[in-house]
Formats: sequence, C-alpha cells, structure tokens
Amino acid sequence: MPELAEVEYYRKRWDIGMRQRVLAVEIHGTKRVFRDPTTARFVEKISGQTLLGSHASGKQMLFKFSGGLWLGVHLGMTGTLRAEPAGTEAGTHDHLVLRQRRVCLVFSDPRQFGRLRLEQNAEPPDWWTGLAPSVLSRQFSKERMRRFLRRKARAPVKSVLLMQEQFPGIGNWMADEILWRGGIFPNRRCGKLSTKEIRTLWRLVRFVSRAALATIGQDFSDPPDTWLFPHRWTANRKCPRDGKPLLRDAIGGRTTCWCPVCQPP
DNA sequence: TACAATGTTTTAAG
DNA sequence: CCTTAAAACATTGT
Repeated sequence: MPELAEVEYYRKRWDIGMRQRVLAVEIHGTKRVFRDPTTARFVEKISGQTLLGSHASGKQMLFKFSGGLWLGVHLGMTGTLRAEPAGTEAGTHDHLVLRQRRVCLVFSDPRQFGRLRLEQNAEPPDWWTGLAPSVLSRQFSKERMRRFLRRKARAPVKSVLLMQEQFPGIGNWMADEILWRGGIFPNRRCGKLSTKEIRTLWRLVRFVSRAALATIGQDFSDPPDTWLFPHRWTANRKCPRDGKPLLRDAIGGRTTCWCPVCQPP
C-alpha cells in the first residue's frame, strides 16, 4: 500500500516516541523483513538508546537513535508503522516492537515484502545518502527526467514511472493518477513521447506528489473525488472526467487503471 | 479454488 | 555492459 504520502504518514506515527528511550526490543527475527543479517544480529542494540530523529525519502525511512544507530524501514506492500499504549502485546505481524515508557513503536507487515536494516556509524548509511533526489527538489529537473526517459525508450511509461531510481515515492496508484491526468496511455513507449507530453509528465509527477502529501500525508484522508484515486478500485469504475467506464489490465506487470477516452493508445 | 493485492530484487533473455 | 520481461517473495481476502 505505501507510496510517497502514505510513507510520510506512517513515519509520523513514531513521532510520539521522539527523545524517549527504548527500554526493550521485541522482534520476529526469523521473518523475511529481517533478511539483512546485520539487522537480525544487532537489532537488540536499540535497547537503552533514545529515538532522536526520523526522515523519509521516497518510500524509504530512516530513524536515528543515540549510540550512532540508524534503523532503515521500507514498508513493502503491506507494511505500517504505529504507536500503541505501553504494554500492548505484539500481534502476529508485528515484527518489530520498540518498548518505551509511555508507548510502544510497532512495525507491522503481513506480507513481509518490507525490510528493516540497522547500521551503527557516526554518519547515515550509504544506502540512504545514495537515494535519488526527491521529485519535489530542484535536482529533479525536466532535463534529468528527459534523459532518463530516453534511456528507457522501449519500456512502457507506466513501468518507468515506478522506477525509484528516478521517481522516488511514485507507486502504482500515483503512476495511474499521473498518466490519467496527462491523458497518456500507460502502455506508450517512453521513446515515443512528445516533448510536450514529457513536460506534462514532469509537472504532474510533482503535482500529484505534492497534493498527495497534503492529503494522505497529513491525516490519511482521501484525495478529492475529482481524482482517479477514489475510483480506480470501485466495482463500477467510471472516469470522474467523462463518466465512461475505466479499463483495467496488467501493464508492465502491474494492474493498471485508465480511461480509454482520456488516454487513447 | 484460484487469483490478485498502493513493491522490490533476482534471474534470464535480448 | 545495458535494457526489458518475468518470476519470486508471504499472506490475506475476494
């Protein structure tokens, strides 16, 4: 589920534990979310340390603890973060629980496509500092995006929007939203996009990201009904622009929803 | 029952 | 070496 704005929302769930010491750590250490050996081995080191900061970059999160500990969190498809009253028992899919005096901070992930990592260092880990710049930053220039699309000339634009190396935080629903707004058929090859369409895409990547952060990212509220978002999974899917039935099919290996009128092949 | 689910990584093929 | 497609991962819900 989590894309850019959902990740931001979940990141803030742990704010309540900021500057508070972690008294105990509970894990489901054999689960796939602990696939990095160092994390599984050292995660109990968080015990006794204090949560000092949190950051989100695309779909990645990094939590800073005293003692030079950095906890990396990726939510995969079904991961969530939440805070519960102290003493709450861990549920089946609560793979990491950080117990503090007043609350416990929980990472939960039924499908376990998510990932936890832990490093100890004075500086943030390399995997974090090497992440692609935010689509809302100045570094995400039209020129940079154009070069990327040219490199992916034979791939469907839908697949390319999901590539985190260029579009950090964009996921399945955001990609569909961007293409629907731009009137671009999701299976179009990137090399065939016009200069005008590329400019439109650039603008919409930023617009949808910004607007999603302002709604979902704040309080998990749905974007307005004028968006594709609330319509794309409903039984009787209709385009909010023209009322025509929305189509659904796998494009680039992912279920894609589009309007055949707004987004002709 | 069988398939699909807002994601990434690995593997294989071109 | 580069790009692209497909399978794999683990669980739940329709």
